Amino acid sequence: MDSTPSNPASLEEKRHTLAHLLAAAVHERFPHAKATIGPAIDNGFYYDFDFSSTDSSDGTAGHKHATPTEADLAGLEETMRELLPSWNEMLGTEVSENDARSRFAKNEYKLEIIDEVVAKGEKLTLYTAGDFTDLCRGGHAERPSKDIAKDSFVLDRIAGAYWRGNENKPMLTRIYGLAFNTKEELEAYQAQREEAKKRDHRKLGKELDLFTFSDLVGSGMPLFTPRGNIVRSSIINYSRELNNELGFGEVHTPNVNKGDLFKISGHYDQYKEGMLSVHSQYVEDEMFLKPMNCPQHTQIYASQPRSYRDLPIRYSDFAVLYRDERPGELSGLTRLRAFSQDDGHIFCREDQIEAEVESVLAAIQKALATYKIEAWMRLSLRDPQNKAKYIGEDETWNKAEEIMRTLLKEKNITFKEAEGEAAFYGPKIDIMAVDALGREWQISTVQLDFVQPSRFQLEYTAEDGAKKTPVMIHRALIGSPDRFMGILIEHYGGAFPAWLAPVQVRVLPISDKQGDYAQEVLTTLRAAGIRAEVDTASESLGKKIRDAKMQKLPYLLVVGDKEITDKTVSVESRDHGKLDASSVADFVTKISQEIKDRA
RNA sequence: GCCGAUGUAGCUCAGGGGUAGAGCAACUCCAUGGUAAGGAGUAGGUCGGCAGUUCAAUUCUGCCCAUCGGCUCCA
Repeated sequence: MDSTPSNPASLEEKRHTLAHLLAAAVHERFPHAKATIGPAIDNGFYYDFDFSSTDSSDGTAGHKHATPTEADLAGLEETMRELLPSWNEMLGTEVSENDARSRFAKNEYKLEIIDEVVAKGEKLTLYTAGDFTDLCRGGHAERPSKDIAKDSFVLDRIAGAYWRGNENKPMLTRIYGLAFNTKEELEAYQAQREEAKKRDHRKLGKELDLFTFSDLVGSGMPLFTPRGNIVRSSIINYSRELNNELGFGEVHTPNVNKGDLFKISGHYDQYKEGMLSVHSQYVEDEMFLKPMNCPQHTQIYASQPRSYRDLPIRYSDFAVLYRDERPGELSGLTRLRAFSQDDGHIFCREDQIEAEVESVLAAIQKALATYKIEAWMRLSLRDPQNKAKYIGEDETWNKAEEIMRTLLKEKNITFKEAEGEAAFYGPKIDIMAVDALGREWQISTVQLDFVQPSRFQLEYTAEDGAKKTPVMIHRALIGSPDRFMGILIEHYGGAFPAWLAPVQVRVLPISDKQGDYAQEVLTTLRAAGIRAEVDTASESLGKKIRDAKMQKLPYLLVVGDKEITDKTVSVESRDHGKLDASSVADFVTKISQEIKDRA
């Protein structure tokens, strides 16, 4: 232990210390709780407890509930604040295995940790502050009462979590806390979270009438309204345009497929649980709603003999896919049972991989720039400790991973490597988008696959007449249009740029008297292909403005007697405020350009 | 799927063993208005579903369904 406790504690050390403080508070109020693990996380800390124990010898708890609920958080927080002043020093002492075991004899979780520490040949240390001692490897604020401001943390929520993150192990109770250096930083974080809540796509999807769900249709099956479908299909059409530039040919394939297709591709073995089966009264084979497009695309490739001259062959597909996600995993548009992808597969020769991946990455960059979304790249590799999760030979994998890594390096693209994130058939370059609030989402992906082409016995005739196996590149530009729409709603806070906006212009007559002129303007706008509507309500202009602002419409055209006389419209821009009056024709020219530019 | 919470009018919510209430939205009327809510009135609900307890259940209990916060998973 460092004997000069003059170093200010880092935020991570404070958070870790607060996890201990939480455990101490829990022990006071719920003496039967078994503490397990409590680390610092990027907005605070958590600690996992097992409250299921019934062998609590002392009945001092006086608590009716064996397990705390949200209602207990305030009390626990209070206890933490009461204890904090007495935590003047947090000291570690090394102990023997036997000492450690006897101290935690009733806590099988700590015993398991002791086993691991011992197995690794590391030292066992106990840390004590106030009256509370925990098994821990260290990394705390050394003077908690001085280092930690009592108003810089708050208990946040309570949730279930599996011991060791393994769903076959016991479910523990996790208590999350938020913690920052100061009260101000904590409040700033909470305010930012409030802002995120306002932008929640599930909330905005309802308010802006973009999509809905129905118990009768089923969970995870989104119903897009006319407004929402404009956003969705605008996303798809843009991806389609980018695909065309890349030389893709769009295909159309059925939703129901024989199980054999997925047995050969390997998906049946890997994901049978995640596939929805369909039964036919005539066809005996087990059939499935397709969870992805790649196996079908192999069959289009295989429908003709292919020459090396034909390659690359590129197929794109926007089909709806179905995956039997577990109910607890569904969430708005970001996790669905029925969703599409802006999917594409490239069949090419090995010497074409680099150029193909490069052009796909360029298209992704272009799309991200259009959507004004920042992103970083992740090279997703196989987990070398768990090769059974993947199909294909070591040699193939090493080759594929090295091709991707070299390509990224040669293009001077910065990336992070992530083991265990690969697809079961090959490594991926995943594009991680960062939205307006700094949250990360995995969207696009480029995957190298040497496995499926050979399993489907795909081939082409090489220059020398020999039969060779093509390489398959799986790729998406923005991933899933449905999911991406959810991300975009939050990214823009519902204020879509004109090209994506369900309604681009609303005409607001000041009173009923200008109704005819408003209709005239509407007709002109619609003839120019602009998505426009008129607010015909018998309400004040103030009310109409308010309604339009709440709908976050890009442009409002106010028309009164003055505009009728001058043959103009008064333009109110969502992003630039009140603009000068202009002729309808001039406005049409301006907004049409903006839409065309996807500005 | 697991742990926990929630489900009341189109939306946001209040209420509570004796068949329900507000604001906004909707509809009607008045007002005809110049950049974020003009006024008045009307209508609207088997209180998520199915059972059970009870003289009586929207309220209590159980089981389902859905949603939310996490965990796990994500081809």
